[in-house]
Amino acid sequence: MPRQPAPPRPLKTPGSEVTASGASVQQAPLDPQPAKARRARAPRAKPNALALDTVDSSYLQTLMGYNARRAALSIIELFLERLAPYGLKPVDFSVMSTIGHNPGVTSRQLCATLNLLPPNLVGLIQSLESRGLIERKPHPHDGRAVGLHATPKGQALMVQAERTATELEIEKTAKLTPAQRKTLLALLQKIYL
Amino acid sequence: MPRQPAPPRPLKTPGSEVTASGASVQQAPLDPQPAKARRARAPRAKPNALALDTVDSSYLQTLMGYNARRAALSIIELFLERLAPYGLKPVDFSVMSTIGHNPGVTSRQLCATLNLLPPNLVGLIQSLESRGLIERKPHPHDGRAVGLHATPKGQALMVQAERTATELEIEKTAKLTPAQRKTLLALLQKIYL
DNA sequence: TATTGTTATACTCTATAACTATA
DNA sequence: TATAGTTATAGAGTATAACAATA
Repeated sequence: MPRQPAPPRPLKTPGSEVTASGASVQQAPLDPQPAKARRARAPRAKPNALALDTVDSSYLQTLMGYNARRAALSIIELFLERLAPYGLKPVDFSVMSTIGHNPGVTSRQLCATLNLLPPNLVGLIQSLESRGLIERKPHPHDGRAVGLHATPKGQALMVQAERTATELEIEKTAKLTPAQRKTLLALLQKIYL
Repeated sequence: MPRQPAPPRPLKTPGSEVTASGASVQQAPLDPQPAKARRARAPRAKPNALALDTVDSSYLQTLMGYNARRAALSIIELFLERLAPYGLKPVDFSVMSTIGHNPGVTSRQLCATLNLLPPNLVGLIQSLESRGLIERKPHPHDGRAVGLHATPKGQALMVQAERTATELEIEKTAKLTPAQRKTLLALLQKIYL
């Protein structure tokens, strides 16, 4: 989440000329704006004569990794601001939320679910515990494991935090219709799940 | 891109029950699989009785930031492997690609376009230059600025690197139809552009 | 005065190896 | 032997402040 000094973004807004054809399900309209003078997208463009004012990043914009990362960072930037009052960063939030919705979950399960590494979770858990947001209870079946539970204080915090997160996300995706938002979530999950 | 020791991922594949309605454009089908017994998505679910085996992350899956980040990391993980032979990490790749497509682009422009901070670009540029992949030439109009150009060696490298990146991306998005892929790119850009 | 590029530096995030205690 | 949790630590990534040269 790099906060820039104050750089004007010369990124051009593409006319998002996107169609699709398929089988069984209806879809969301992708171009609410009246299709503005659509510049031909260069599939293998020849370089800019000389990059004097505008910068062409049309190739990078064809890459899912690039677009997903840029979108994620854009959202996370606002997330950090809005969730700072709760003392929660994205990973803290994910961990607290998962514990809240899965009482007794173990560190091992958290790592697998959220794709974290065990050593990096240790300090995080200790911090949440020392803040009184979670409790560690012995695991019923496995003597090695420890069950994690949100305290009433932690639960109350997360009700607010999740509400804030959801609101912020709706703001950040304001250019999307609810249908498009739903579509986007489902398509992203097809990549990483 | 956290590489796990070898954890079985208890993440459940959602039935991606996604519909959409809208106005002017056709869309891609979101559910190629024969709609499998669809579990009710909990909008504000009550916690798992006890997280013994499976972990419920349905709330996080409603967050764009979470999904975008997970998808991005999933792609970047493979990106790192496949682009390692070229000595390029994601940011190096973005910078080289942008220079290649925009001869004479300045550091300042790169920062604005790729959302990087100037101090972090310095070492990166120096590294690319010392590898003989780019050249720095005086800017025609501005004595302070330096124009960046890809050398023939750098150009040749990037032809291969971009081909590799595009291939890897198609692999990672194999569960998506071309139409869905196009849709996804356009929707992501609506968030960060 | 404002901007480009740079240095130095601090802070955070992520990754690896190795240990312990339980199974 | 394998796994859950932990420790210590290294490395990469990202951030801020301040400076010189040019506009």
